[in-house]
Amino acid sequence: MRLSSLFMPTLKENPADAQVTSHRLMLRAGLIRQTSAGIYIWLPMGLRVLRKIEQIVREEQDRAGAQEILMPTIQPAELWQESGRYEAYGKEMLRITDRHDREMLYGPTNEEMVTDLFRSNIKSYKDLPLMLYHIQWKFRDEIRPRFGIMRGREFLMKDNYSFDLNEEAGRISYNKMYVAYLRTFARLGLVAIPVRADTGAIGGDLSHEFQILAETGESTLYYDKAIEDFDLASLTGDIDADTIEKLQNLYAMEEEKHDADNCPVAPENLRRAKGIEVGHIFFFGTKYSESMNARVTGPDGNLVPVEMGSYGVGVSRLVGALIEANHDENGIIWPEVVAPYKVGLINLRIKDEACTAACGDIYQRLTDKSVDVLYDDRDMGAGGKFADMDLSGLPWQLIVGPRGLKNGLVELKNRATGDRQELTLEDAINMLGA
RNA sequence: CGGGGAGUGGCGCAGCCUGGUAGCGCACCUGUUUUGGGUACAGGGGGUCGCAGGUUCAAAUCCUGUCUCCCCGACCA
Repeated sequence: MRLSSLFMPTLKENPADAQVTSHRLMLRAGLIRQTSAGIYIWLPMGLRVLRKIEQIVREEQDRAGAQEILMPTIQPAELWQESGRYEAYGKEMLRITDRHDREMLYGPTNEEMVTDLFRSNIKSYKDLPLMLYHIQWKFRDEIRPRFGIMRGREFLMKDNYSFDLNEEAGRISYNKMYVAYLRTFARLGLVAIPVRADTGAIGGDLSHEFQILAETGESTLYYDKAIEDFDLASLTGDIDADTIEKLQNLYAMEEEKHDADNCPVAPENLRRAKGIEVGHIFFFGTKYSESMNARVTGPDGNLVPVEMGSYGVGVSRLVGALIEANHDENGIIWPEVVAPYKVGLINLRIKDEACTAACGDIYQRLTDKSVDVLYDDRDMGAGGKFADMDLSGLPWQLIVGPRGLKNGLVELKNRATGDRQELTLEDAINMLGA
């Protein structure tokens, strides 16, 4: 992509409304624009990141055996009246009526709908276990949306639902998702601490939140430092049952539930940190299958309500969380796996024929190698280009100017470390194309 | 919802107290200049001051109402 034609409106100054780092940088780097409180437009650069995160989440869901579907954003009220949550959900649910005065709602989550889908299509234990997920926009009319995309009212969530014959099988599904989440966050290069959680409005008895450690986190956690030995940011391999059990047995609690006097962890082994909740998994048994009559015939010929769990990842929130975890005073520092482009090619002097020819050549050859390149071909000063490129956070900057080119050299800068090296044009292309 | 703050060109702000129909920086356009970390100069386009009502000869400025946005708190992916 050529930057001269990319819709990437950057801001030199901080928007007054944006107080939090990720929000500020997302606006300044041209990732999003706000339309109302907690509701945003995703611009090309932001959308590319969102899609990449979505894809990693998807791959790990598929890998765990879940199947992707796509349920609608608009749901009929009847399903929620049946489960009893239509009243219980309160003002957080956006209620709407269609032209026939039928009560509808913009889905804040999909337990009811997926349970309805299940009960009308699955009748036998032979079709279990089953995990269905989708990645869809949700709307929750939060009392106070804030922190930009981190607590929007409209947000993109991956939600998965498991159906099993009995509790034992249900817990196996739960642990599959537990592992899928560890892998997902590790692939994103994030340390996500699994914290034992309450089940809240969703109900049930087993639940974990995944909290990314970041100074700007909304919640405070206490956890056993032994959790760090698991190297959560690298835990992408196969994870055995033993490891899961060890990890789940280690202490990790939110501040509200942490009791300093009765904490099983010795003070010197206890860590305190701020976290951003990016995932939440629940096993809630038959709460919905009973109220909504989702039963299957078991091996003994008797009807039993299915055991269910639900598992959410805040996909759009992860964009903000990743920035909170990866930035400096100059801007965003994207991990390569989610970066909107891998390389920012900076042409320092567009009016210099040799320079522009060299850049055109590099751009073409990298593109041929399927490397995502953002080519800054704008006719403007070097300072602005450097500043914009640092702000955008692309992992690699390939700087091409007349000065180096005279000796056949270009400069490669690593955004994260700031390391620069002078390379021949060929070496640079080979290195980035590898 | 309770508490606090703010709405003036795309962004950041001044003007409001002491009414006289709008200004600065950045961005944008044209030209020249400059060119390895936001170059400099000149010229130019763009807003009727969140909205509604009121007071007045006259309202961005005063009064009333209303909407929106941001921050702190209870809730959440």
